[in-house]
Amino acid sequence: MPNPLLMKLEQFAPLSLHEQEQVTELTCRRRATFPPRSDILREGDHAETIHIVIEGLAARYKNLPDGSRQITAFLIPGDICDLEVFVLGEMDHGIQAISHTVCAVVPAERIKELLTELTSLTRALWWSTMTDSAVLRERIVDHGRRDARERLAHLFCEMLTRYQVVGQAPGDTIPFPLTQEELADATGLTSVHVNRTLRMLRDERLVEIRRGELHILDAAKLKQVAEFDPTYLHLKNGRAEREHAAAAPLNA
Amino acid sequence: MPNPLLMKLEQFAPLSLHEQEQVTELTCRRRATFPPRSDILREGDHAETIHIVIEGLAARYKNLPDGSRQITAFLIPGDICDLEVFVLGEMDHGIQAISHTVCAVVPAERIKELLTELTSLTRALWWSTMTDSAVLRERIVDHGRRDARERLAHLFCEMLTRYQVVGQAPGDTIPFPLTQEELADATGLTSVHVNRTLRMLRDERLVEIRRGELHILDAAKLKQVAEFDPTYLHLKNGRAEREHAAAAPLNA
DNA sequence: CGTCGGATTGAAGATACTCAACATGAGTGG
DNA sequence: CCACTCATGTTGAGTATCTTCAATCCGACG
Repeated sequence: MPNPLLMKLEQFAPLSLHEQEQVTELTCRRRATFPPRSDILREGDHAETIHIVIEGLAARYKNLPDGSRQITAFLIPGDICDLEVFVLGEMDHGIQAISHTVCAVVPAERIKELLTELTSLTRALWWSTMTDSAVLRERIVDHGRRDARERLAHLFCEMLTRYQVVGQAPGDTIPFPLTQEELADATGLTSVHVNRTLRMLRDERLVEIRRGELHILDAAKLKQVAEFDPTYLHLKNGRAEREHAAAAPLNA
Repeated sequence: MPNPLLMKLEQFAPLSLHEQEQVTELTCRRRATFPPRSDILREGDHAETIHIVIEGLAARYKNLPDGSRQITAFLIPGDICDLEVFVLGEMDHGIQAISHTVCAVVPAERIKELLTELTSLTRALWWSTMTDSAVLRERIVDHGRRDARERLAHLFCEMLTRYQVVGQAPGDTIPFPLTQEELADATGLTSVHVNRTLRMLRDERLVEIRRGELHILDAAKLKQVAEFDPTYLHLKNGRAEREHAAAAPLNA
């Protein structure tokens, strides 16, 4: 059986014989098997290992409060499950085996070796791309399992938080130069439907868009409508996190 | 005006004074401004610089053949536009300024310095996470701008290609142990609608699911239905790419 | 042979779309 | 300063896709 991770990585660039051995060693040392429908990783896990799918099929997924769920990605042989926990701290989603699945388990030390190679700056850039991915996954959940009102509310909450991170959200007001057409392109709706939904949110006194700015009138209520949980943004030290703690009764 | 990239990165971990200077230097050397609705980067670009949003708002987007488009992410101050081109080769999507936008432009040499720091293996891992992001973006397009039939067809095409990369798609047949319920969770539909749509595809003799396997009966036609363009998977050396070139008249 | 999860089908209803008209408001030129 | 224009926003009516709920079927497995 050829090594699927090796085959995959060689799509990118041919590896030297030494590197090939490195990969093989990485994936053959320790294995774990998971029966169908069992959890490989749960939301909140902060494992000291990483898992690479060798055989079988697994799915990344997020559960929603209403019981529905959204699968954001399928993991086939060669795919890495949880590279991000080493950078982001904890899993913001779960991974489940779909069929009988065999994973290579790479111990903490090996990963830490790789990470110490990196400078703080490279590591920070890596963190940045990984949070970007988390945002993309959340957008998939938006499109797959939330209706127009929730979707817009969620987008607004996310933008507010992100602007808070860079210190540009005074008084829960953020720059918002988007046309409704563009907002529709972002949310996967039509501009007509965005218009009607925006009107609902305005009538509820939740938000208001005026002169290129989005005024969030009732952040706590909006977060409730959106079922907004900022965990996926992986904030650690920032002002945004403190403001969430203060404003959102959801997290209590 | 505080440096937004600095503020963002410090969400991850406090940076030393030296690193702070490094970031500042990176973002202040060269700037470019973009008027509203102008392109910052176009699909297909393979720039020798990277762009970081300093002021304004920009959007990542993909255009579809039918003229619709899907915005996959908004870029606010501190966000990096195109870190991936250095690893993936070329942009698989465009970036447009929404408002008047100022970007820091970091020259090629600085990035190459960062990259040479990395071993081939770390670089390959980075490539892997970046293609994963590209797949997530494509899933957003699926959910936002394709109907059930196109969405399923597109997922099937993607899975086929990914299995080909790791050499596990003999005769256009791939493992497919998913229930329709799980397929629904992945596509953002209900299992009932997945069932009906699957029936359509079966009646058209495009695909067939039997005993945990997906048989793709007419790959060329399926790719046409899905408007499948494998560019976003960033294949370079692989068998999958050769098979695409042979099978898909779309690419001719 | 019975049971149970998953697949399939039908019918009714909701969310979101299309098409089309009309309003508003900023900017332009007479 | 007003009329005109053009892009954007707003609203209505009819329609389509997709959902919900419910019944039935099928096949694997004890």
